[in-house]
Amino acid sequence: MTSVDLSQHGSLRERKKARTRAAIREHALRLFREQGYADTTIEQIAAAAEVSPSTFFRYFPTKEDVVLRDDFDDRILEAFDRQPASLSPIAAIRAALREAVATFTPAEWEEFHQGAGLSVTVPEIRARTLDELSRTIEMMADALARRIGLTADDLAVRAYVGAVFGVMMSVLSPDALAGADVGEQTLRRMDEALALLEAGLPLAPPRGTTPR
Amino acid sequence: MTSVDLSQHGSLRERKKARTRAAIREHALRLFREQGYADTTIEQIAAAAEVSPSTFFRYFPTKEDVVLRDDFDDRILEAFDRQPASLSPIAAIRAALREAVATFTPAEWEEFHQGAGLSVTVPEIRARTLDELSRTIEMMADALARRIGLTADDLAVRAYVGAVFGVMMSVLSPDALAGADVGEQTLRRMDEALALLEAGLPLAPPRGTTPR
DNA sequence: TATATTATGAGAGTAGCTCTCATTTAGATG
DNA sequence: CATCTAAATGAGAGCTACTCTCATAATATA
Repeated sequence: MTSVDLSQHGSLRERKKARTRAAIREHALRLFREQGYADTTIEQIAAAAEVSPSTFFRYFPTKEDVVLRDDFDDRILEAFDRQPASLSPIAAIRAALREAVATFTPAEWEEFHQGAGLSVTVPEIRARTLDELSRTIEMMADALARRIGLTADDLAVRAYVGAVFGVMMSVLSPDALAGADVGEQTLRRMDEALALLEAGLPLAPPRGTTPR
Repeated sequence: MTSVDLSQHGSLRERKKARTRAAIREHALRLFREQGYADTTIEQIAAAAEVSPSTFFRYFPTKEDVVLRDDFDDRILEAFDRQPASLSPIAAIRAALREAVATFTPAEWEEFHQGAGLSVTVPEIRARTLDELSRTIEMMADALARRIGLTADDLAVRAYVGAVFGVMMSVLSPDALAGADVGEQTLRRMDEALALLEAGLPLAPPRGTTPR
């Protein structure tokens, strides 16, 4: 009670927990890759990570959650808040994306890579990913509203942020990614797509026919 | 084999199936409303609809699917294809949405109403709804590409459709809808948000100018 | 009426997920 | 160092969504 709170980072307990969590995730992703998501049971994952099934659920509430990148959104939002006010919102978001990605360690990048593949492939995970995305939109709406001095429930703000994420998602849609290679190229295309949004989504119609 | 195919609509079998399907859905929605989604079991639904649990799964692959409006997307896409080429893509989408909604019978509307509530309230259903939406957008990308003479994998097309998707999605987020009347209001806000997108996503509307 | 088709029900089995309780392990205290 | 406390784990029981198989009943066709 009177003791110093060691539990934050350096303590043995915390380090062990982190290692266990990482182990579960790594083995899970490996098994998913090797035998598919549906054909991999929690029991197998637990066995591979040398924990009990009970422990699996203590670290991840559902099987899907093993795949979901938890902290990526936070990093983007932080980076977004750091951008100078002189940038347009979309420019700030593009910069934030770049910065957030730059903080990835190779291991994290690999994880992200695999996760993105599953987010496109496995229906349940895709659905969850979208749901998470919706939460991120919510937070980004807050950040944007703060930035430009409107309220977060303003429809214009919501629509704006929604469009940004929709554009980002459009690059990730299943048809766009035939090969499993969700990597740098995807991010580049994401950036391009955001540039298009900033330019007002020109559709470049066939010559002569200008829609509207 | 040589006989006329009666199985389409008028046959006794088909009528019975339609009635059973409707009964299951109605009782399910009622029970969800009365005791909540999670606290309602398939067994209860089956019992209420006077079928066996096996039969439930023959009509609906998962519990979530009872809530999902299945044919709504098709109606939207059909309506979209019917729109005159003179309309801008977003205008066409908005018109298609309106037309599709207009084809609702009162019973369907009531169903949609309840479903919309659950789509916002229950996480699993919300996730599935977004996933369905994403599928719709994929098909919309095809339709749009056809409409303006580009290919569906064109980045501009994808970004455009993605923005539409994101904007619609932003309206569906839980925080945006505290109140009860999810049905009409949601659609109205969705339409407003699309109008904003069409106007280039103005973030600070000129004073006095309330967008639509 | 006889026969082929299709819908249904019963029941067994799998796996995700929750909860409880006993056991172990790390950290704090004397 | 011994002890006490609190947290982490494991074991196991239980619920429910979902799948599969097979027998039976209902409907269509001849």
